[in-house]
Amino acid sequence: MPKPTLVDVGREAGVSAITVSRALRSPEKVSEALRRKVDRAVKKLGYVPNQSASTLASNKSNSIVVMVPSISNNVFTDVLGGISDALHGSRFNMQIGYTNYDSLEEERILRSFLNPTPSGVIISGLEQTEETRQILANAGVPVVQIMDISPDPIDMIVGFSHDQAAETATQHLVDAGYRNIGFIGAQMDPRSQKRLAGFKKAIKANGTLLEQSIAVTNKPSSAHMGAVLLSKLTSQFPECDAVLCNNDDLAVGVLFECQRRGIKVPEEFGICGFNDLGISSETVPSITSVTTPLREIGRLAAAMVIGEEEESSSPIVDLSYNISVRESTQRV
Amino acid sequence: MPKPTLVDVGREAGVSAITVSRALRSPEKVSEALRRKVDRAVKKLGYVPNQSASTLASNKSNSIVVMVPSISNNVFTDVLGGISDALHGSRFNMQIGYTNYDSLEEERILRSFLNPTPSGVIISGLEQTEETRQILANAGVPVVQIMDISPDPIDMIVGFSHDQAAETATQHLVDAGYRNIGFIGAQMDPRSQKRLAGFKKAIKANGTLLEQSIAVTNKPSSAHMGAVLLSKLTSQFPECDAVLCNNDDLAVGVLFECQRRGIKVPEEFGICGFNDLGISSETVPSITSVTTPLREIGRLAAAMVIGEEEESSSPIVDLSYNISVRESTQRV
DNA sequence: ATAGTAAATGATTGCGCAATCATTTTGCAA
DNA sequence: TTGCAAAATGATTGCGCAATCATTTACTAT
Repeated sequence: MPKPTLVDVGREAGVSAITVSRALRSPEKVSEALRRKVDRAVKKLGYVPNQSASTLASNKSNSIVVMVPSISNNVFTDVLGGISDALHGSRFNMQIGYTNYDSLEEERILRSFLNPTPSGVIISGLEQTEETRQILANAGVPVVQIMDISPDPIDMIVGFSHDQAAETATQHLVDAGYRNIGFIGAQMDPRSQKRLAGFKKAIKANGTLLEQSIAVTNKPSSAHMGAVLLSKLTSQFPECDAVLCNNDDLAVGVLFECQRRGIKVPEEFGICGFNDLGISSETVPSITSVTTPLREIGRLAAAMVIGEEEESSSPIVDLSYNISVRESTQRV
Repeated sequence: MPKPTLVDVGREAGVSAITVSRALRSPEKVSEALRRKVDRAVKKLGYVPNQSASTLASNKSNSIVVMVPSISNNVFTDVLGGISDALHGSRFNMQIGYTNYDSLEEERILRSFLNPTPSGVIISGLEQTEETRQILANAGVPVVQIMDISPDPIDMIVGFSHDQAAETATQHLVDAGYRNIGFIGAQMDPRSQKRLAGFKKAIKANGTLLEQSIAVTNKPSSAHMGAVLLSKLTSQFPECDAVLCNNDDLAVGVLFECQRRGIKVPEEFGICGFNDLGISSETVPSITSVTTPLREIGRLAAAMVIGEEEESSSPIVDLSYNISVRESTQRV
């Protein structure tokens, strides 16, 4: 038995194929009675729409394009999980593009993903090329930028302020009594740069910013890199007594390196991570971290892009963050 | 300027549209001269095939369907990374289905993904329903089962023996001098069950298997769960002096719990993890783990499914594993 | 040279759906 | 009731490609 088509459903329901199409795609435009008849026929025949035909005829796909820098970064797997949750059960599916932190690559991939026109686009960060912004603005589809926050989104945006989060976290280290605070960062993308900026701002507000208090790399973030960067930091800034890390895996690596060297955390050295990726609450001592709403960003972005959010809600959503204070910054 | 179609390319190259189609899809069936003409025209016009039209006309898509139990598990993100690598630059794209460790759900999703027929299927594990095996066997597309190994695959298989890996790891603990070895496992899917079976086999080969030496749960694996299960294990099996963990995050959690309790690793307690997820080499002490070829499984499965592997190679590929001995099992 | 065959290329058609425009039915005011 | 607008439904067409079958060209053996 071949798969039923709209024509089959129409025959079963006693109406024309195009009417069935309409009943399914814009139920509000047809009569109540028709809707019921069609629904019954669809169920009886087990009709499933052919997406290729639909896409070909309308030049519009049911995909939500999601552009993220990397798959291996836990930050994005959390966000993707949120999107996946929100899309589950809807007629939309997710098409993922990995830009590898390269906005030209991003533009290239996006161009290829924009044909046929997807139903929506979710894209990480604010650093699209001007071309990309143009393309997206003119594509005629909902676009949600995620992760960061800005008063001037392409269309909609959901994220939080990385500067503020880092500033608050740094202030927390100051308040905890640390006096020579360093910054450790890997994968220094623009959001990481903002975290660094927030760090600098908080340090300056409390005294003097030292050049040598910063150790960063563009290589990927990992526990191993945390250890490497701590070594770099302590050699250039020996009096350092606390660090703010760019990401939790760095923080974990820093803790391990401290253990290796016999440096007592938090008494001699304070550690604060970022993103609260799950392990930081388990280490001994547990690590203070900036809890960020990763999954919720994904969930909400997906809801916004498929138009499931309240009409009234703003196109700019700042989900904020939270400092989860743990043992690694609590001198007794 | 509308997107160029096969007709446009044909006009440019001075041949018919269908000939262009053939030149692109089966270049070996056309003359050298034609191939060059068509390539030139394609480049000049910037022709990009319309996948929807292709799929609709042939009822066959360019997708490789990938069925995995979960996205949040690092094990599968590694495998997916390998698949993604191997597919990069090819004409195939990846369509991911999450089964949530449920073979009925798997069957349901697979049915929906099998229309239109994909170019290939990569599916985790051996525990498909009989229905699923039938559907896949009859789909007329390459199917690669991954993760596990079996003499009787649906079509092809690439993985390693979980029983043997666990057996070897357990024997390592025995050889390291531990005498009361326990097993900690979360997310007890069939591969985890096999690891447990391998553990039991090795224990029996060296003495007596004690019921209380096993602490498992069906909940997801995490560092926190490692701590919870260690508590359970030590309360039911106080003389326990080493554990084999199902997965590295459990092992990490076990180490932290030992640190909290002041249990010395490896002197008083040995720990061996599984999958070598990157963090185990960084902890203090570093954790011995079973290094498994996750990324390579993905890479190879993708190559096999798109027919890029040597014709000569076997449809059954056992990639084996390796015990990475670290501090957590080295009593001095 | 010529038949016979294989290789190369072409013409037609339909995949299943939605855009567009056309037609019918319904509701309702006067 | 009639007329008319609005709502509901229908007919036709083409999206871009590949399957199928048809035709032309090139090549080989004798």
